Amino acid sequence: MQVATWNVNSVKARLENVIDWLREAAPDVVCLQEIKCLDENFPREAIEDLGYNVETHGQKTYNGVAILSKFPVEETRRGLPGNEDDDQARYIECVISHDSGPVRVASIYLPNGNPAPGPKHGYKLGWMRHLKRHAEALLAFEERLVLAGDYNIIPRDSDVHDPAAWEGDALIRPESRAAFREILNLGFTEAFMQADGRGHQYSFWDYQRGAWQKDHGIRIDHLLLSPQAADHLKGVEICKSVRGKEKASDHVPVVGTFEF
DNA sequence: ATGGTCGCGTAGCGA
Repeated sequence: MQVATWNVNSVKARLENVIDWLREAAPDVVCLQEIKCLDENFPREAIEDLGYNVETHGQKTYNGVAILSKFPVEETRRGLPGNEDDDQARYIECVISHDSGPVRVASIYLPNGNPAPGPKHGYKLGWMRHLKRHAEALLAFEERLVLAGDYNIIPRDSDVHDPAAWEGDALIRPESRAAFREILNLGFTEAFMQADGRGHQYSFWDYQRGAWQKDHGIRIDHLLLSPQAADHLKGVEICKSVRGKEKASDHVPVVGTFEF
């Protein structure tokens, strides 16, 4: 089974790229972020025609997350528990009924947090506290669990072309990294860090300053695995070539392959 | 040293 995460930066502007990639990669489950549309405006039929069930948690103009699954979907949750007054659509979770049993999957669009320090960084750290609390509750189920998404966190200096150029940014600040480590240290495994032996790979290249052409990237799209999922991880692929297509998103898909 | 790019929605914000 494959579980992918991809920040598409508007599903409507990206529909052709999304359809092309789903056809050629054909992952079982796909977590999308920044769909940037209301649920009723999501291009549901085009995705269903490729064999996916579609669950969305959208909003107008900004944010919005979705889960696509070739297997039946149950128990969908929208938003983090205890965070009901948050008006930003950044979390959707469901249980996938795979042939081998249930797999719980979440699609996460963690706040960017810039400029930092400031209220936006405060919102990011607060949001991460809510995520940590819920992640801890989910781990107690001892299920196969994948928390996939755009975390807007550069975990290590090897995950950025030039750490000095990012100093002070909300994606790399010590408080941001510490909050991410707190979640990991509940008992999660970040899939790329476990699977990778090849040094740096990136999942995002800014549209500005020729970042893609110069390979000035960062790795901020992650798959956090419960022990029951991590034990069966076979590998991770970061689909770099997707960034070179016409009308590409600034993020590329990250795909975890499991032996279930 | 400065400005560079997208998407949304039609000005200026968010990333």
